[in-house]
Amino acid sequence: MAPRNKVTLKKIAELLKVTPATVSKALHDSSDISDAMRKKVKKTADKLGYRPNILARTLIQHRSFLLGVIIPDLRISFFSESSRGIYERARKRNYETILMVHDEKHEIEKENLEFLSDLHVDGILLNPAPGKFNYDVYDKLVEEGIQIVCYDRKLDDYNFPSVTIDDRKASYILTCEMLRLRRRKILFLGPNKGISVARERYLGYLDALSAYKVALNPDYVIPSDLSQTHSYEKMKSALDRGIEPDAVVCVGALVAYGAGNAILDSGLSIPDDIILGEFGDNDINSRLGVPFLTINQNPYKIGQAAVDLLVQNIEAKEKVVSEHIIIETKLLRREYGIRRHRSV
Amino acid sequence: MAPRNKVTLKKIAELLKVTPATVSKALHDSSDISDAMRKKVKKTADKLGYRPNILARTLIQHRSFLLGVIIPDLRISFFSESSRGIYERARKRNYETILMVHDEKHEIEKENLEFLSDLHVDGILLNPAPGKFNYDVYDKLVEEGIQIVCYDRKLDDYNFPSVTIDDRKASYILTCEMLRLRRRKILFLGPNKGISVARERYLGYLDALSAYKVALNPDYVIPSDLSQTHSYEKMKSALDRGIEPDAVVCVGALVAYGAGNAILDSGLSIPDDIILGEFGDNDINSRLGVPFLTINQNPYKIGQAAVDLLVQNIEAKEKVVSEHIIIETKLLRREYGIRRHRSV
DNA sequence: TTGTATGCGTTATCAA
DNA sequence: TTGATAACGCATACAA
Repeated sequence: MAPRNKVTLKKIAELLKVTPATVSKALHDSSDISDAMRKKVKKTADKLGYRPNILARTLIQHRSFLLGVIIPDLRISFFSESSRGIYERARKRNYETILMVHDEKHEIEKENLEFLSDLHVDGILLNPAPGKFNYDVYDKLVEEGIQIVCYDRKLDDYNFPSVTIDDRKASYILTCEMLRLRRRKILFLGPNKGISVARERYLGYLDALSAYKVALNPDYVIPSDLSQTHSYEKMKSALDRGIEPDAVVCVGALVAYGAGNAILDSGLSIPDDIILGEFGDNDINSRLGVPFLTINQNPYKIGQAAVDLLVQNIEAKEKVVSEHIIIETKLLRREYGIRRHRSV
Repeated sequence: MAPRNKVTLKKIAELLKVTPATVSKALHDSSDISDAMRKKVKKTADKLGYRPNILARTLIQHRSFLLGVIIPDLRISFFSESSRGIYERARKRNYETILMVHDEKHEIEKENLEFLSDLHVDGILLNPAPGKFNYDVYDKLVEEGIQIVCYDRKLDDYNFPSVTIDDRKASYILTCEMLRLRRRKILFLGPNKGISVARERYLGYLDALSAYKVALNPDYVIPSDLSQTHSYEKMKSALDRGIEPDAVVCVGALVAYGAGNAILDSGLSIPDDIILGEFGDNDINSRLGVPFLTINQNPYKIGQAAVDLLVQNIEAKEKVVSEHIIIETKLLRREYGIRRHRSV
């Protein structure tokens, strides 16, 4: 393939009748270059629209100023919003971000991780897929010196720095609100083990039940994966076999969509027959739909904090900070009792 | 920063007591290498988990096997779905994809484009932001030899190959369906000039009106940008000042969400009072919400076709194919009259 | 204050 | 069939 027609240090150097080294130093404000030279170089670099070749720079500096971001799904509004926070904060700190989606599949997560390693990113903001499949890859990344920060989801067996909410507490608050609204047949839908958030949310659910002295009904704990279709099927079949909850705690956003669809398709109403609660998908409020109880996770803030933590670790000279930041949440009842959806 | 601890050609070479050149050739099945050598090299490369350094390879080959994908917004399901098609197809053809989001802002689109150029991607799948702001950047990319293919949206003044739907026809069909359902006060919400899709959809709207001999009411053409908030405000204020449509054609997915919210917040019902129609956001069907008329755009297929076209152009030895592929659409009325949303 | 030399990990062109 | 050498674009230690 033909070489890209780009301005290089060499071209600038030829133009100014100096060496590439001089140009490089001038552009980096190196102390041992004359002011006159510096200005002259910068001016022509500007004029020619010079942009340093990331590839070459990374090759020699072992430093790319690239951050990888791995998320499960684009359709979860938490991730679109946190991605924005990440992008903006990273740019401010002179990093570019590269977004990858694993679709809850560990094979794809592995591809993503390897690609980011191939690209020599300086760090990765990670939302792992469920399961303990990629430990060998994580180990390799650590060995390569790529910093990893988890956000939203954590990895059980690694002590990577993280930015999350207090899932157990949030789930407790959410379930308590349902109980306060006099619901007693509260169903828990989604994974309740494996992935950290799910486990924590399940514990919070149990906490709330026992706080209100409601006995746990095992029939009301319905495992499903994090996909919309699977959650739909699980919810639908539960309703079909006569399980009649008056509230549902959904572990994930797509779970909530699946459950909601199933409930409505069964001719039941939300929130009169069943109250739906979930974590962090603000779109369920801002988009069309039925009333929801939602835990607001501050995705934008989480994204920013995650970048700060990651960059801090990347740029740390000495030892690495392994902090676990908890972002405050808020229970929202937006749109409750405001909207009216007429029967068709 | 410390060098990454990675297996390189050199290390493999040292281990096998040959030169890096030999290893390189063996791994590339070069004709002038012995079978024995080839096998030996490949075996140890495998064992050590060797992965070629993309940066170094790109630097010398002027070829990265990277594709950039630029989209407006993650929350539009069309893009999450087409992105999946793009990713999968690209991988099959041995390319990696890098996703960038411009959020309908041309400044960010510019940053995205420049970053992709810096990374030396071989080609870009582009969904431009509205406006004619980045022509200088497009020119630069073309000059650098980076192939560009547009999908969904096209660029007016460039003849980049493209994969789109027939927006005018789709809009015609959508509007006709509203007319067939005996609606006559049909509002057009969104941009109707500037961006190509918007213009085409406006024309289709006009086509339908005149096919049904309905006079255009200028009050029913309400310009807004593509954001949810702006569309909400425009729709709300129209309703507040007494404009009473019985159907709304929304140019974009976020426009539809904004309009829908405004309508519901005004105490009106969908679809009894107002039918809502839009293009391509399948999530509005698959998620919770009110009934919608939707043009299905086959996002997955569009993504795949776009990759094929782009890669074809990248790998073309001779001259470049500038094709404009039209993907078929289908009008959907999913969920119509099925769901019941009780009043609260 | 500037220039020279070297290397990052590849590949490509020669020579052996 | 394999090895030596140069080059991609940049940065840095060292010499001038």
